[in-house]
Amino acid sequence: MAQKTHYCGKLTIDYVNREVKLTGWVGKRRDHGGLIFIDLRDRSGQVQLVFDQRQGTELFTLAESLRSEYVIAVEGTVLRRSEETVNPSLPTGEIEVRVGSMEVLNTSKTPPFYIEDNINVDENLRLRYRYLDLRRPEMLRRLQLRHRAVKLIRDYMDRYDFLEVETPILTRSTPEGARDFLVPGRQQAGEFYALPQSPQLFKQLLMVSGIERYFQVVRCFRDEDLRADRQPEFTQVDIETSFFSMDNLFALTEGLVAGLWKELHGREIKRPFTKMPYQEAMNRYGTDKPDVRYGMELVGLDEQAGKSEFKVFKSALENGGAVKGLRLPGGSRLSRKDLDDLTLLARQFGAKGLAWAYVESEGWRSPISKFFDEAVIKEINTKMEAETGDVLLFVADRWHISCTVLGHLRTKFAPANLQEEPHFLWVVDFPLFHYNEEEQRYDSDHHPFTAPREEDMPLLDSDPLSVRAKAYDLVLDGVEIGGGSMRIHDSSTQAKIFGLLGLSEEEGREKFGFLLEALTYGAPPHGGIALGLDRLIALLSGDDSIRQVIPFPKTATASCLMTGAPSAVSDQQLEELRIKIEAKKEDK
RNA sequence: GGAGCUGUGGUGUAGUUGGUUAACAUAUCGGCCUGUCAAGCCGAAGAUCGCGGGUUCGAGUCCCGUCAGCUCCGCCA
Repeated sequence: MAQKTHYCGKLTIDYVNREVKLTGWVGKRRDHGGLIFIDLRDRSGQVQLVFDQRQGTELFTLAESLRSEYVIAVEGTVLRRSEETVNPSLPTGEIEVRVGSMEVLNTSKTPPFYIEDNINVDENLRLRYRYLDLRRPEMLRRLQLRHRAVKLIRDYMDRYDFLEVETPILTRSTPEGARDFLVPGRQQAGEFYALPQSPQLFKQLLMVSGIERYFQVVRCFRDEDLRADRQPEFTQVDIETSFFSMDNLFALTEGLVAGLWKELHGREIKRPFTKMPYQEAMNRYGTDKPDVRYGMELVGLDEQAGKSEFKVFKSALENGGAVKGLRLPGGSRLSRKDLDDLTLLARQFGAKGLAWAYVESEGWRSPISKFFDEAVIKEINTKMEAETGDVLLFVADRWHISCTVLGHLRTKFAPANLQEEPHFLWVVDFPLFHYNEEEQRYDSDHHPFTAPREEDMPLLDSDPLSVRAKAYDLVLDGVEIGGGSMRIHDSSTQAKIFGLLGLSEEEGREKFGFLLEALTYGAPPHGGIALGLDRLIALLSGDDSIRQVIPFPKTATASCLMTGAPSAVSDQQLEELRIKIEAKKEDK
């Protein structure tokens, strides 16, 4: 049978009386004895086929044999449905196709779940039979959304003279950052390639090459534990520019993202996006990716805590820490048990404990109220805008912990019905370093190629932890959707940073020598950003997990239920690579 | 590495304080049926209750272990 002439879902009243050839899959079948209705589905949607016994028994017998997911090709006539048989809930509901001839191209086993939207099936099954899952219209729509987003991105970047350049997938393992996926080399048996965590070094080298404006829609790999918004392989929209100021880059990114939301979500996004320093984000929201759609901001209580007799608070302050408070409006509905559970939760987030107080008309009902003068309690109530019926939570610890613990608790008590208007936010002025307690040294907060702010350069020697970086994250309603920085473009500053990170000159040369060398050959000032494409698509489609917008995702244990990857390999393969597998350690 | 939740016909669920034959819906198969679109009516088949061990006269149910999926903490420059 010849190629199809039309897509099922595109047939409308305009095609009445036309002869059409259609191909697709058998969906629902309604067999009335002498009359059979078939919903024929293809990529575009579905249309109702009609088989009438009175029009010939041979075709009708064939129609009776049709089952779910059989693949068929039909020729027939588009007919207007009579008024009372119109189905207003279908785009093709005003017409149907009276079939004149049919070929069964393939049969099908009964699928393990329904091929329709809004199914409630174990994700196990969907992943094992992902090719069937992707037949469902809602999954197809996600693939289409993703396609359109990527096309918009490529068109936008092209319009601004950006060049898409491919970078290696087999590359070199570098220290720092996430755990690498390693690929054993055969020609250099015993040595390994790494899959890129991002094309970071290559895109900087492309700037040295004079590309000036680079982008790539690129797969990245990180061998870390998974989450709803983290897969071991994921896609970034990777961007790097030369001679761009931070503001240039922000404007470019905002235009890109706002364009996606306008075209794919029908929403005008106000620009420029708000900017918030990291310190402020932490102090007010207890996270570097704040959801600013609701208040419940953290309150700094160092001054008031200092006036108390509560040892926990005082010693936290004496050790240079901070006391922070979070007000739970109407928290009095929480039981003592609820607060105990919250305390456990706070411990999981790293706090040593959680102090709390029920706000009542006479004062606080709290195990710690005895350590506070009435005046101080009043002061705290005022500062936290506490009202009778609230519960106040306090954490006293190192500043970072006090903030993040309450930040986590804040999100737990987020209002249920948050407005849908998206709030994009730049978080800026990240610290260049943080202190790695385990290894007793500084670590890059972003990555080791991030430029410090010029005015903070002198602090590199005196107080490295207070040096601010030219680094930024793009945040949407509590989700980090991208991040980047301006890079160091002179080799002496880069060598200095490596030094502070505890990389000896030799190690720096060994691991990154090619970059240091490149920086000596006229490297332009440059910087960039990477956006998490999977997260962007999930936000656009309203999904909680990026698995929904990745055609073939991995499970929480990083395995693929369809292919069974990862899997054992043959002894011969291992021998070629000179790899020996150690027996699993038995518990003794 | 850690915590929590889930696992019962193909699928989604129910299953009481441990007690006879594991229930319901849907899908599947067969019959009837010419205007359905969640088609309808009648009938049939379909489960070693994730897996292993234990307690018990007796385990889907209680205990221990284990596997898988999901969510979170740690981790993710």
